[in-house]
Amino acid sequence: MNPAFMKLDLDKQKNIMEAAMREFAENGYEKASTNRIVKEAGIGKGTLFYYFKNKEDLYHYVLNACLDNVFDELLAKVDTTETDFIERLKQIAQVKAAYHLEYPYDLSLLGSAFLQDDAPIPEDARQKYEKMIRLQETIIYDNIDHSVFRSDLDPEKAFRLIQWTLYGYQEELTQRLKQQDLSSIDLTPYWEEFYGYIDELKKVFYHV
Amino acid sequence: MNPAFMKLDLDKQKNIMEAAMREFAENGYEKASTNRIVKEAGIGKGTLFYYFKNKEDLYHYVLNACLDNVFDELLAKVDTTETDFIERLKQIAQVKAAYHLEYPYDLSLLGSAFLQDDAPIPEDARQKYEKMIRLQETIIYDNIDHSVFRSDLDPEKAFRLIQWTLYGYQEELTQRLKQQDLSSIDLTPYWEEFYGYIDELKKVFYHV
DNA sequence: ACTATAATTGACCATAGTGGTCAGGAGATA
DNA sequence: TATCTCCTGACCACTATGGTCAATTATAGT
Repeated sequence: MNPAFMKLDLDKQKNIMEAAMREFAENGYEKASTNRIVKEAGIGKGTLFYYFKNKEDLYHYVLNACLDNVFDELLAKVDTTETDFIERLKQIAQVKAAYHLEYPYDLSLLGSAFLQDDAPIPEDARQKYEKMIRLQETIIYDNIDHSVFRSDLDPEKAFRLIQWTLYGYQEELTQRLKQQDLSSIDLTPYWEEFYGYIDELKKVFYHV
Repeated sequence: MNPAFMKLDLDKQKNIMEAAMREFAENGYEKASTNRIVKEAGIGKGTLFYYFKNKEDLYHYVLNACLDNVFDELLAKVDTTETDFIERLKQIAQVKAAYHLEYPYDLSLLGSAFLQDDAPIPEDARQKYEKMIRLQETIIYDNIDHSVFRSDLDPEKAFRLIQWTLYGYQEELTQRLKQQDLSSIDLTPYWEEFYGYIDELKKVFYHV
C-alpha cells in the first residue's frame, strides 16, 4: 500500500475501501473484480493500482482494516460488567447493529474471508482473526451469573439454546430487511419486537 | 430441453443435473459457467447443448426438477398427524437431513435462485415456489396442539422462538460439518446431541 | 453387411472480462 | 520554469464466456 493513500480525504478513502470490501465480501477473493471496484468507487483504474500494488495488496489492506476496526469499534464497546446472560447478548446485538450501520461490509467480509479456500490470507491477519474469536468468546461468557437459570437446566445447554435463538432471529430479520436501506428506516418497532422475545426468553430459561 | 435427455442412463442424467445444480447454486445464474458444468459432468461441451438449447434452458429445467422433487420427496414425507410442535420440527429435521443426503444441491439451489435478481425465472416456476412456501407453512403449523405450552407464554412467540433455536442449531452444525462428505460420516452422535437439546426445549417451553 | 439415424465430441468462434501497465495530463509547489 | 504528486483511461496479453458445427462414433432396423 502506498502511504499516500492515508493522506486522502477520508471520504475518498472510505469510498474505495467500501467498494473493495463489498466486492470481496460478495464474490470472494478470486472472483472479485478490480474493474467493478474502481467503477463502484468512482475512480480510474490507474488510481487503484497507484495506491495498491496489486489485487492481493488491496485485499490484505482491507482485511487488516476490518480486523482492527472490529477490535476497536465493536468488541471494545461491549460492557462485560453485565452479569445477566440474556442482557449481555441483548447488548451485544445493539452494539453490533450500530456497528453494522456505520461499517456495513466489515462483518460480511470477515465472515467470507476466513471460510474461503482461495483467499490469500497473510499470517498476521490469521492470528488477529483467531485472537478475535477468542476475545469474542470471553465477551460472551465472561463474568456471567450462572445462578439465574432454572435449576433443572444444564447451564451449558441453556447458553447455547439462547444463542441459537437470537442467531435465528437475527437471520430472519436480515432476510426481512434485505434490499432496504437500513440507515433510512426506523428500526424502533423491530427493537420493540426483539425486546418482547427477550422477555419471553427470560421467562422460560430463568427461574421465577 | 431435448426429450432424448429423458432416455439417458439415469446415472448420466444425474451426473449432468448434479453438476449443473451445484454450479448454479454456488455461483448464481450469471456467474455459473457451462464450461465448468461439462467438465464436472464428464461430458463434451457439445453434448450439453445437444440436450439443452442454451444456458437458460438448462437452468429452467434444473429449477423445475428441484421444485417437483421437493414436493414429492420432501414435503410429502412429513407426518402431519404429529400434534406435538417440537416433535413435528424434529421430524421435519430428520426428513430434511435424509433428503439432503440423497439430493445434496436441491435445497441450496432453490435458496439461491429466488433470492437472486439476475436469475431468469419462468412464471410457472415462481408460482410453484410460492405454492411450496405456503405448503411449508401448513406442514409446520397445521394440526398442532397449542395446549402443551406453558400457560404464561404467548404460543405464537413460543413457536417462533423454538423455530429460531432449531434454525440456529442447524446453521452451526452445517458450519461444523462443512467440507466433510456427509454420506461417509456417522451422524449418530450429532443426532444424539440434537435430541438432547430437543428434550431441553420441551422442558422449558411445555408445562410440567 | 449396409444404411439411416441418433448421440457425442472438441476445436473453433466472436465477444467480453481479467489483473496490471504506462505515457501523459493536471495542479500544486518551489 | 521545472519538479513533484496525483490521477487517468486506453491499452496489453491472457483467459473465460456461451454457443456452433463438421466430423466421428454408437445404435438400430432391414
